[in-house]
Formats: sequence, structure tokens, C-alpha cells
Amino acid sequence: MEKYNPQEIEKKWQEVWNAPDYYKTTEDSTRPKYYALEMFPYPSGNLHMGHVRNYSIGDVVARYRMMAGYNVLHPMGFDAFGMPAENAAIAHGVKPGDWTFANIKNMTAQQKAMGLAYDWDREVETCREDYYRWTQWLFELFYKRGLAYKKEASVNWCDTCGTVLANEQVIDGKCWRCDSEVHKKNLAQWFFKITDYADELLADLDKLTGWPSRVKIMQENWIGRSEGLEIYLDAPELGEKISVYTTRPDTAFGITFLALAPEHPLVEKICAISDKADEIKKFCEHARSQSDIERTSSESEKEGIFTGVYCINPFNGNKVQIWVTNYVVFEYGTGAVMGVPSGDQRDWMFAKKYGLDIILTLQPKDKELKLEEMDAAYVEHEGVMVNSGKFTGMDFNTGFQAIMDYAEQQGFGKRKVNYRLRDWLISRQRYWGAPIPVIYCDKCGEVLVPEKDLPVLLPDDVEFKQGALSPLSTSKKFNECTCPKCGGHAHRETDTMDTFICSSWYYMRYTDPHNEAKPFDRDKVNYWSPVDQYIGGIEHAILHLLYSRFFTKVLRDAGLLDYDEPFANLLTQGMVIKDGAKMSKSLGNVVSPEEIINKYGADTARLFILFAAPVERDLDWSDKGVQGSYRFLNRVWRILEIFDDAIKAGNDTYDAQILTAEEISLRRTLHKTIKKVTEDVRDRFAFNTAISSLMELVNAMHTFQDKKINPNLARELAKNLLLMLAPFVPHISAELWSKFFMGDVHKQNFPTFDAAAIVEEEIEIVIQINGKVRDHVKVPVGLSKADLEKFALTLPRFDEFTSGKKVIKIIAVPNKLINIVVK
RNA sequence: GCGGACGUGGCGGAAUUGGCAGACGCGCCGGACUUAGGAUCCGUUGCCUUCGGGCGUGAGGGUUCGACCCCCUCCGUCCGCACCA
Repeated sequence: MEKYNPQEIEKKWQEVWNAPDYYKTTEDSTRPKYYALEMFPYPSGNLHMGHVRNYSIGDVVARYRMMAGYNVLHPMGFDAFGMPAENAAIAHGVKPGDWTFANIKNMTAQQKAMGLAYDWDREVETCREDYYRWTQWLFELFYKRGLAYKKEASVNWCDTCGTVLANEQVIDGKCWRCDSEVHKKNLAQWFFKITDYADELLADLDKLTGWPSRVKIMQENWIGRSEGLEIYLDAPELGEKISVYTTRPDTAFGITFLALAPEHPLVEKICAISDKADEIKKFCEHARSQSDIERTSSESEKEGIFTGVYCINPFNGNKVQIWVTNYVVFEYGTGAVMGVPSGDQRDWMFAKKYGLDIILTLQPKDKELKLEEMDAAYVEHEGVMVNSGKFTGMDFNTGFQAIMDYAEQQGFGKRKVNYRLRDWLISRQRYWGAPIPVIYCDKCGEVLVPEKDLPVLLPDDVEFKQGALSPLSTSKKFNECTCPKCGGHAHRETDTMDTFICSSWYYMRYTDPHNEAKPFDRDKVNYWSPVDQYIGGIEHAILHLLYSRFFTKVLRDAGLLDYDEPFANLLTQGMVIKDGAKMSKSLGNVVSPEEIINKYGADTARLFILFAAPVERDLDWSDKGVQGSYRFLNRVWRILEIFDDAIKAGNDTYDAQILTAEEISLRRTLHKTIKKVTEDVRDRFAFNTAISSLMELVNAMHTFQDKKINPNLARELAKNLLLMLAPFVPHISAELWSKFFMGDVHKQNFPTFDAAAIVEEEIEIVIQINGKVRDHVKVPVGLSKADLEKFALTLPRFDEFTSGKKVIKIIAVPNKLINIVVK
């Protein structure tokens, strides 16, 4: 047999797998379905190790399920709209589409060089007309359902990207993509009403038993549900009632000031009657010029200005100063906050800074608080109410409810649920995205592009000027149009959609990718969905995963599909790091997948990446470790070469009774390995331990390298080893299989273990004295607790172990140990 | 500040239900083969040791016959959220 030559055999098998029908998938009611999915990539041009890890994991899952008898959907595609294509256009004058498709071509070649089992016929590219046509169609569906609206708002603006961003896409005050500072701008923008689904998005997290709790907690925090009371405070000078929202209605008697956000509409009204109008306006300008970070970081200084206007606390009739402050967030609650310095640390600090009154409303039970001695607010949710009129004396829980009841009875308050989640800002002032299919008519106003006219195509006569508003507005043929309703003069919306919209439904399109009449067929999407195993990075814990859940629920309500959640199980893989840091060009620690594959082959790359760490954890890249994986594949090759004659001489059915003791033991190792690998792959995604047990098996086979081996056993070993290796290292498995066996290794059934082969007659148990291991003895398997206790007394070294001491008791655990407790 | 995860040999990691800590791999050391070895094969490898054993899973305490695993306190690393009223 020739030497293991990965370059040669990998090319050979990839050609087989790339045949158009090889991995073609169709619905099949006779087998259970399994939808395995890796997050589709942005076509940056080259695969990086993170992709290799992602696809290696997904491929093991998919190939294992295929061999285990499932009808597996395993597709791949590209999240192909996005900024880098546009930047390439600005920098090098290439067309975004040309740049994108060239990158896709390159990356597809690299994916194929990994030997991945994809149904390429289902490939989806979100920048293609036959895809974004349906993205636009879905936008219209949202619009018709009242879930898409345009409004002027203070929004996040990234100068570098020249566009607005959704809240989810601002990380620590910085742009998620380019890391530059984001600031606020007032613009009329399109939003998706994700807040309508806040409650369900939160509640259904409980259904996601196959998701890491980490991700669910992050989404829970992001949605940020809270229950409280809205209170209306009369402001006689303004002739208005001011609404505030609080989660601490029990402290309402302690209100000593009211804080408005600078953006609050009442501020203007106040300025109209206040003699401090100039100062107030100046303060508001100052606050608005601050970044979100400056305004909302818990470290930054709280600032405010008294307006000179008052309102009335409806609970006790107290006159309350109205302030404008920089720390109240306009978008949350009512944009106005009641100030209770005794019960809220921020209010405490604010009151201390500006010398405002403080009224204590809650006393802890164990010690008495005195205002003069306090240096912080009392924020605990327990104690007895004080200074609270008829509520004085009630304990926290009773008073909390009683105050809300009272406010509702009196009509100056209402129980309210609030969310931190904001609506999803989906317009982008960029070119390379799906145009928002809306027309503005001089007479009819906002009009949807009729379905028959979709897609609204991207024009090619645009100018890319960084920083300029919407490149689409520079296109002559795009901008001007006629109104679909009245035929009059109109112009088009020139913003495009957030690319996260494209990626919110691609996994549905995979189930019916060529449909020209609708985004996907309902029966097909229902057959395949939900995704049984979704695999990707933790960076999408909120973003893509929250948006996709939202989309699924909207499309369900619209009757397009019949399930609640898109991804039944989620696996968040760790990063690939080197020298203690994430691989990055600037650190110069990047290892190119192409290089590794050229040098050692895809099988080695896949094996190493699956073996080196558990999938959820970060993986330390090690060149030496890669060599170790390469060495292992050579060992597999070599041992089958050594067994060559035996394997070919053996039969598939034989009587295992005739084996020697050593052979029986080797066969036992084989079947234990089958059990272990099956459980590790199927139940735990513990590919590292699955591979380590395969290594143990190969090591055990090597003990026969100089010995005669029963040909039937050699055959059984080779067959099952290759079947188990097939999902991990498909090329070498296919090659070796073809040398010894008929058919296609990947179309065989994954092996099942022979329970009889695993049974051992004797087992070694541990003898402990006071919990310390002192000896090992062999006993028959299954010896009962009672028999084991009796057996303990007959141990040859029993007297030695217990001499001079008193035996207190004997603990026996069948098949495990005997522990003799002495004193 | 709040929430979460993690902490095991020189390194990556294993120990799935409270029952032999360190599987497997890397590295190191030794041996075989060899003109040669950076190929391959075999073996050793937690620390200490008077060779009986002692110690050992971030630190300290607890529960238990028995704890990497459960409980308490603390330290460290990483991640998420962070004036959301």
C-alpha cells in the first residue's frame, strides 16, 4: 500500500462529493429529519480558523446524523450584503457586487477543500435579486402588519460607517463593526416594532431548553422587563400632568424632586413660562452634546438644572421641584423620573449635590436609620414604611401593593410593565443592502412598492462618497419615480435595510431556496424546522439570535409557518486563539487555514480543531498539536496497512468465541469505543473525548502490529474504526474504506456496539482504608453489596490493614470499591 | 456595582450520577531502528520520599466512610450588563 497522501486523496474525494446530486436533500416522511446549521459567513474573501472550527463541528454533527439514519438538511450560503463591499468600491473602484461574488467564489472553494457535506444546490446569497426580492416582500409584510414604521428619533450614528445603527449594534458606546465612537443624531428612520413581541421573546426563552443559559440570560437582560407604577403628577403652572414610571411605588411619599430628560417635550413648554429659559436651553444643549457613555455611565457626574417650575405629589400634596437632568433616558419609561433620594442611590447623590430635601420612607427592621447619619440611600426591598400617611407602619410588601391599589383607585396612577428593549432601527444610509421598498408620493405620501414590482433593484449609477448620505440618492434613475397609487410624481426611499434583516430568515429560505412565488413553502419550512442544531459564535447572543426569534414569531402570526422558535438547540463555539490572544492581523498571530490544509490536509486540520478543546471553550492553536493529529492519521493508515492481508482474508460474520484472550480484550475495547464515541457525539458534542477514545483504540490495535491477529477481528476493527472516523476525517475514511470494503463509507450506518462484547467477567475494584487507596483486587462483575462486604473480611491483607485498629464499618459499592473504616 | 462562566501536571485537556485525579494529545527524558533522524516504533513522565508511604485539583473552612464534584467564606481570570428609575 502506498503512503498516506492527503493532498491526493482529498482532491479525489472532494470531486466525488461535489457531484451535483451527491448531497442533494429532499423531504422524506419515512425518516426522521435533522436540520444542522452553521451560521452563514460574511464573504470577506477568505476563511479564517473560526470558520474552520464552526464548519468542522457542523460537519461532524451532519455526517453523524446522516449515518445514524436521519434525513439531514445541511446547507451553506453567504450573508452577502454589507459594508466591506462598499468600502472596496470606495477604495479600489470595484463594483460591490463584483467584489462580493469574487469573494464568494474563493470562499466556496476553500469550504469545498474542507470536505464539508453541504447540499450546495440550496446555497443562498442574500445579495442576489432572487433573495432580496423576498427580504423586501417581508418588509412589506411587516409594514402591513403595523410592525414597520418611520419616525424621527434621536438615533445612533457612526461617522466611520456613515450610517445609523440599532441599539443592539452599539457595544460600549462604539460601533460593533468598526469600533469607532457612536453619537446621537436626530433623523427620520425606519423601525421594526420588536417591542410588540417583548413579552413573548422573554417568556419563550423558557422553551429553549437546548440553549446555553448564558445566551438566555443575556437576552433576558437585554429585554429587561420590569413591573411598576406609572404616576401622574399635576403641574398647575404648565396645565399638564407629568407621567413618571417607578419600580418602587412604596417610596412615593419620599418624592422631593422630579427629573426630566433634556429631550422631554415638556422642557420646551417650561421654557415658555420660565424666566430661566436661557439657562435651561443651554443645559439641554450641553446634555445632548454628551455621548451616551458620558450621560449614562454609572461613574459619570449627574448634572441638572432647576426649572423654577413645580408639580404636586398626588400622594401627600407636597410641592415638588421640576429639574432637567442629563441622566434621565428619554427613550425609557416616560422620560421623566420621580426623585426619591432616600430610596435610590442616584437620587441620593443628586440631592446631596444640589442640596435637595430628603424624606425617609422605609425603615429596616433590625436597626433604625437616621437621615443625619446616612451616607447612602436605603435601597433594600424590606422594612417598615414611615412618613407615608396612611401607609405608615405597613411592611414593604404590603405597602408596595397598597400604594399601587390606592393610586389606581384615585386615578393618578396605573400599574405598568416596561422593557429596556427598544424598537429595531433598520434603515441604513448605505448602498450594498436591500433597498427599502417604499415610495414617497407628493400627494399620497408613504406608499409600498406593489408586490409585482419587487424587487426594487439596486441601481449601478451611484457615487460612493464616504460620509455622504445614502449613495442611492445619487442615482438619477433610482430616485425619481411615479406613484403606484395615483401615477403622480414621487421619489423612492434611498435607505437600505440593516443586513441583520437578511440573516433573520435565511435559514427558512434554505428549506425552499428556489421558490419564485413566495419566500418559502409553508409545508417545506414546517417539515424541516426548527433547526435541530444551530452552531455559531457567542457574539450573536443578542443580535442575530434575537432578531431571528422575532422574525419567526411575526411570520408565524402571519401564517407563513407553524412553530414558535427557529433554533431548538444552540451550540456556541469558543474562539480560536493563539499565544493567548484572538487571531488578528494586527497581532500577527494569524494561522491561515489554507496553509494548514495545503501542508497537512483538511482531515488533519479538522481533527486537530475538534480534538484540541471542548467545542464551547476557546481553543489554543498549537502547531505541534497539528502535527500530533497528522501523526495519528498516519498511525491509522499504517495499522490498516499492517492488517491488510488479514482484513482481506476475514469474514464479516464469525464466532467471536474462538478469539484469544488478548483478542477478546481488543474486541472489547472496540465495542466500548463505539459506545463512547456514539454517546459523545450524539449526546454531548464532546468531540475531543470521542477522538481521544479513537486514539486509544488505534493504540490498542498497534499492540498487534507484530503479532498474528484473527482475520475476522482485523476486519471488524478496520470496518468499525473507519465508520467512526468518517464524520470527523471524511477523506481518509473514504479512501481506506474503498481499499477494503464495498460501497461508500458515508452511506453506511454508524456502528452500534455489541453489548455482549463489552461484558467483563471480572472487574478490578479498589480497596480503601479510611478512604485511601491501599490495594486493587479482581472480583466477579455484579457482586452484590452484601457479598462484597463479606468478601472484604476474606481479603488476604485484611489483617495487615486493620491490625491494632478497630473496624468501624465496611462500605461496599458494587463494581467500584470496598472502603474499610478503622479507628 | 449587578449577573454569569471558569480556576486540575511544563502545556492543551480528561474524570458523564459524590467512588482509583491527571484519560488522550503536546512537550520532556530514556531506549530500539539507523550513515543520519526533525521519520517510525517501544517505554518513562504530578510533587516529595527513609520506597513503608506522605502530599496534591486557586486559598481557607464545612458536610461525608469517601469531595475536582455538594455547602460557606475569600482570591484570581474571562465574559455580559451597567444611571433603564
